Amino acid sequence: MAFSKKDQFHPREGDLARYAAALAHPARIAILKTLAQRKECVCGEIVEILPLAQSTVSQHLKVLKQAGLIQGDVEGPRSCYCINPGALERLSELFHGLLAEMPETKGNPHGKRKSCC
Amino acid sequence: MAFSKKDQFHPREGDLARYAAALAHPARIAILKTLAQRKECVCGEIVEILPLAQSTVSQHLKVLKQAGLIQGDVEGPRSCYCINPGALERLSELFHGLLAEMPETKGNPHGKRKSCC
DNA sequence: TGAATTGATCGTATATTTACGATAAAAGAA
DNA sequence: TTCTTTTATCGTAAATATACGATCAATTCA
Repeated sequence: MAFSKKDQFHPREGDLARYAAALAHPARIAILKTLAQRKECVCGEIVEILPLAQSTVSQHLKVLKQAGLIQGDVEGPRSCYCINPGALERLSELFHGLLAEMPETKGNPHGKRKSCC
Repeated sequence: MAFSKKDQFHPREGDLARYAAALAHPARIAILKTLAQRKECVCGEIVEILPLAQSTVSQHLKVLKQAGLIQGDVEGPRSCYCINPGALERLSELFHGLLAEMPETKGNPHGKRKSCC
């Protein structure tokens, strides 16, 4: 891949794709759920919950932070993370914008169409 | 990465992560929108719209198909793709399940918190 | 039949992601 | 000050993703 072409699309598609990439690993979804559940949101707690090494968890936290979905504060020797509700709202907005363009599904719930054309 | 640990999480998190991975490239979002807009859904049309080579578009279509978000039928010499509404519904369900666990955002719209803890 | 069209797949190059251990940096405790 | 705790970062290895041209297989057209 000489160079990426991700910039050559509409900004909304790029933004949604970036959020989607941040959610594209179950560990990061688990981190978001953990941050939502707990008031305490210290990195070490997440490390205990997930089946991953500390450095790997730190890397996932960085991905979520760079996507804007979480933010982190230094609290003495430890780092305290929390969800950024504004980003989730923006993500929700982008996702619903996509869904709104999709075909109705009421007539064929949970099933695939027989054919396309 | 000696081996992936994606399987060591809850199935719902794995499923949502897989859908998110399929949406994690703006080209694939553009493809979904195109399929939604047009009745005709032939591969060649998508190639004309996107700034990508035919083989690359075919690769993206394969990713979307393997994620279940689209399906494809052979139509003579061409391939006709369409959206799979059932998968979109499942994705929507999983995403809303995640959102439902997230903190309320009404009090702080579009803004970041001052701090976490 | 032979030529053209269509799209999947192969091969390849490069970039990014995932995972870990080791280490460094910062702050608190002794 | 020194030791401990905590977490980010570095280095590394392997896997996966992205992009392209070339080619192959299937079908249609002449």
